[in-house]
Order: sequence, then C-alpha cells, then structure tokens
Amino acid sequence: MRLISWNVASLRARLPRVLELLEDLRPDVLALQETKCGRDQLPLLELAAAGYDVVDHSQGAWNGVAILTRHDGAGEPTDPLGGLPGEDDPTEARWIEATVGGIRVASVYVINGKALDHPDYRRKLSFLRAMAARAETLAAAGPTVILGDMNVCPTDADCYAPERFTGTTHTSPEERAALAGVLEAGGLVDAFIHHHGEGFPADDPKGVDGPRYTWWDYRAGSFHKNLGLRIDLALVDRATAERIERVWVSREHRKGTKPSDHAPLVVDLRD
DNA sequence: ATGCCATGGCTGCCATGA
Repeated sequence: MRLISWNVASLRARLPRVLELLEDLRPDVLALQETKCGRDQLPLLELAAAGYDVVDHSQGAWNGVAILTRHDGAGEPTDPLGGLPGEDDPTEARWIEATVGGIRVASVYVINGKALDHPDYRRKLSFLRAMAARAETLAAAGPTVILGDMNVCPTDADCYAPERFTGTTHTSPEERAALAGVLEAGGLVDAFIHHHGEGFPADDPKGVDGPRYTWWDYRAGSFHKNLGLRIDLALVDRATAERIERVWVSREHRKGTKPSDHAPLVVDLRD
C-alpha cells in the first residue's frame, strides 16, 4: 500500500503535475494540502478519469485538504470527516480524514503561524493540541496515519539554517513540543525517522531515497542549493510502522514546469 | 532589512506563504 502526502499549493494550478504523479507513482492514497479551491472547483472529472475518487474539506481561495483514493487500490474511502474536532476556527479547511484499507487516514495543513508574536502563532499551538487529542482518539480505535504539512521542523536537522530561524516560526521549542505532543498522545512515530533514523543526511538530496527536506522556497534558487525544510510528515501508529517498507521524498516532482514548492512524501507499506 | 517566486482575489495591487 502506497500513501503519499503532498502540499500542492493550488490543485487547479497543479493539476497537470498531480495527474503526472498519479500516473508515475500510482499511490493508493494521495493526501493533498492547500488545494486552494472550493468544492465546486475540484477537478473531479479529470481525477476520476485518472482512476481516483476524492473526499475533501474545501474552503475557497485558501487552505483546503483532500484525500484521493485509487479505484483499484487499497479501498474506497469511508466515513469521511471534514474539520478537526476542537479546532478554534472551523471555517478554515485544514483537516480531512477517512478510512481506507483499514487505516484511518488524515490529511492536515497545519496553521503557518506567521510570527511568534502574531495571533496565528497561538492558534497554531492550539491547532496542534487539538490534533493531539484527535490522534489519541484515532489511535485508540485502530490503525492511524496522519499525513500532511505540519509547518514545524521537528529538529534542527530538519532546517537548512536553524540559526536563521531563531525568533521565527517553524523551529521554536513550543511548536516542536506541540508537535511531539501529537506523536506522544497517539503513540505515533514519524515514519521518515522511524525508517531512516535521525541521522539521515540533508546534504545528499539526490541519493536513492531522495532528500531529507520536503520544502524549498521558490526564490533565490533555494531548491537547487538544497536550502530546504522537512515539514511534511507521515505520523503512523506503531503497528502500522512495522509494515513500513520505504519512506522517501520524490525530488523529481519538485522539478520541472510549474512545480509546487513542496515535494511529495511517499510511504510504502507491506501488505 | 527586504526581495527573491508563486498563487488567488479583484483588476493594478494586496494577502499569503515558511
């Protein structure tokens, strides 16, 4: 079973690249973030023609998450739930979950936070606390995989220049503790680290398992200089972690025409 | 210190991103 997490930064703008990924990698599950379109604007016909069903939690111009499932894949999505229980602003579309192939799968786009003294930063921490509560509930009920853009670098090794991020979002101790709280509450592991260990190098992005980072700024040639962040994660329960065959980042899908600034994170599970 | 690039919304810029 193959699950992929990808922040596409507009599904409509990225549709050719999404269709390319579906054909190239044939995931059973594709968790999308930042679809940035209303439900009535989703390219359902094109995705169906590619062999995929969609469950979504859409807002309009901002945010938006979805879970795509392959028709002949691990199973149809059942019991979709849009919105994170306990989130402080339900009008922001940042969480969708559904059961696929016996796993409760969530696609999440965590609040950016903007700056440590911005109200959104407090909301980011609050959102992560609500995620922890949800992770605990889901993991108690069965196999759980939370895929998405966490907007937090778990450690300094997940940031190309941690010294430049002191006093900003994404690397603050509070955010890291809040993210760690999600893993602790659910008894989950970071699939990439579980598979590769903390020592996976950030300076060999062209290696067989791809880069450590999942995001690079569009500007200043950051991608080609490998100035990136690892902020897109797959959080999985310990039993499901035993099924991990490979976890890797597809650098190829960050290249080429009109790429997203995020690369897809691929999780391959043994059946 | 700011812009670098890219998206959407509303129409020549502003908001957002990480």
